[in-house]
Amino acid sequence: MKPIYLTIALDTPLDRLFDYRWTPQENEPIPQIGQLVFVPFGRQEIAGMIIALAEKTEVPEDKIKDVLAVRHQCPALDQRWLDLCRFAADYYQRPLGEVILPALPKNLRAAKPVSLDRNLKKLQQQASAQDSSPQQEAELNPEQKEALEHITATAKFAAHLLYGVTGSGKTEVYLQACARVLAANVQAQVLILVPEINLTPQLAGNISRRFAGIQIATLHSGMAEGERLLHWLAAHTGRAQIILGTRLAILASLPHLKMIVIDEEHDPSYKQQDGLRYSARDLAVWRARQLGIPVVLGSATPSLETWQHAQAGRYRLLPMRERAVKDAVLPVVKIVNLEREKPSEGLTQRVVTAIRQRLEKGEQSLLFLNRRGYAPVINCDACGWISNCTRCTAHMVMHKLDQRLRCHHCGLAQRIPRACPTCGNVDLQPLGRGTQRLEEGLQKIFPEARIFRIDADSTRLKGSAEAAFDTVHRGEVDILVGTQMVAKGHDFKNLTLVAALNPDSALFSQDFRASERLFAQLMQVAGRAGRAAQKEGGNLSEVLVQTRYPDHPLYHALMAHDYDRFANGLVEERQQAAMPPFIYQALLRAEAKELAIAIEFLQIAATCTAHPGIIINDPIPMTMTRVHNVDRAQLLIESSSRPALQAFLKEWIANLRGIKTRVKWGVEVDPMDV
DNA sequence: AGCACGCCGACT
DNA sequence: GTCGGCGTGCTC
Repeated sequence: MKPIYLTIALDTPLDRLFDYRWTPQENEPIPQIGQLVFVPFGRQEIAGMIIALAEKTEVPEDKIKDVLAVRHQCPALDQRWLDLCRFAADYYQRPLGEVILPALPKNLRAAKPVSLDRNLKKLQQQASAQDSSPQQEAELNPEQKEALEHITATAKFAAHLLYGVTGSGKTEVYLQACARVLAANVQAQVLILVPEINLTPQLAGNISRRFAGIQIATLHSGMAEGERLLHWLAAHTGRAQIILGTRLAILASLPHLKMIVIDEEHDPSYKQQDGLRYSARDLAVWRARQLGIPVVLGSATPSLETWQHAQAGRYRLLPMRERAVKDAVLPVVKIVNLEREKPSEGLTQRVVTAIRQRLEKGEQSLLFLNRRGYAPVINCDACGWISNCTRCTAHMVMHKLDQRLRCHHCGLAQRIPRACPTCGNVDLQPLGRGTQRLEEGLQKIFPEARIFRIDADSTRLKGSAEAAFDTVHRGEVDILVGTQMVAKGHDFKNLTLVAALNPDSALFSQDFRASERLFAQLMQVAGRAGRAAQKEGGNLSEVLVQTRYPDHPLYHALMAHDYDRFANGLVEERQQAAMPPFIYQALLRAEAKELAIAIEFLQIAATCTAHPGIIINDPIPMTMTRVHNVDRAQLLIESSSRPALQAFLKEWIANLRGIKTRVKWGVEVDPMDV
């Protein structure tokens, strides 16, 4: 019988599709676009996706190979999903196959379909959803009601910014909107994106309790491969109607998707930082527009991009200014001037006093210090030696428990030297303060208090972060010390004091987004206090910020709980300085053994072509030039026109591919840290 | 990116 | 004598 030629996308950096031959067999159905296949490629055998079918091919007969197998068991991916991948591939300047195949569970791409068959069977056996006992919905306040009405007013595309602080009841609005969408269409699917699933177990719990009769799938990177395939198939076949996931869930197959919710839309973890460097938030908005469905973005501190869209009327601003939790009030934010009050053990007298007041009432305090380890660096007073990493442009951090110096960038670890390696001086000093040293200092000041530290080091040692948070919830902790890990998700009911000990470094950072992030982080950590109503005779919820810059506008806005003004100020600054969101950016990054080689490559790239409307800046070494013995440099490309930038990049990258070089390079569109 | 082929240095 | 270093060439 006459063969059919299948155009296949493969996971390879070669930016083209590959034709394969498929000869009709008895009983085998004709392959379809969107089906998964297994093919020989070079000397390997790999998975691919059918993009097109044809009766002939341009490829010479001696080169073409036969498809090994078509995975008929797995229903074809639909055209909408393929279009989403196509858009992402074009927008982020990647080959189509490098978007499509990594978006599928690994076990689906395996050489043998055993896991696929097993999980399809498991899915069949799962009892179909029943027991739709209607769960009690919370009473909404007027703002919540209004937001809910707007979100569910139309089934067409609309982007909503649900703008409210911690405790304003955003979750309840998401859930009720979700319930309405599911009630309107028996097949409807809703996608809920969260920054990190492990840090928001409360939301997962809420959802499964509320939607007892609905099948829920979760998708995140921490899942075992088998489990991931099962949940992915549940979404792909339409059985799961609520899909809760992290950024990678935006690329899931969701044939009946009717609404998308993005919680904490400003969160940096929505940006993938390697491979396909996509923004899950941006793709979510695109996907909603493609499908003509609503998308809800929730945040107390929206990203400036989203804020600007709302100001311009492209997104609908749904403010939630009240706290929905009965009698809860916003915590009072106070600034502690470090120029006037000298700290001891990193703590000013005011913070010490505030902690003591909590201890007396049996309440909890949270000290936020975004720096793990004992001290960020050690030095020698005699000769000026400091503990630099030999592989990175970074200090080695002192860890006291195991008496080691550690590089937080490449993982290099060594014993703390007894004496200075250059001059032999035995008196090496720790400089600065990390969470371990803070914990030690606190123990001296409050010998009776139960002090507990939560950071990447403590949770690695003791197993899960979840267990650590439970200890705090059970009230077995008086003073909690933590890095940004403690800022997310968890509400501590008995916590009435939050102190940020040293947030200033972000104020004058090279990174223009640092202050935006700092505000979000402080706001989020402040939200851990005062979630519950004030107790009889208890302390008022209070947030203390130690700073050397008490008059900085960021802190003033924080005190006034006025993100509006702060964001509007930033927007104005960005507009005047022609920075995002008023300009579109892309980055060409280069890595080499030596900085000069990377820079040289970027210089060649910069002189490759001239283009109107495109600003090509000078190549510069990255702030942290060397990581793990690799030197890195970058070249910033800017344009006020997104289409112009897109067109330029496409042509430019095609030319760059022709340059013969040992440099490892790649392009990032809409970079978050420049 | 993988993977194999290919031609030169220090090891049992 | 071989194991293995990474240069370069190809993938329907």
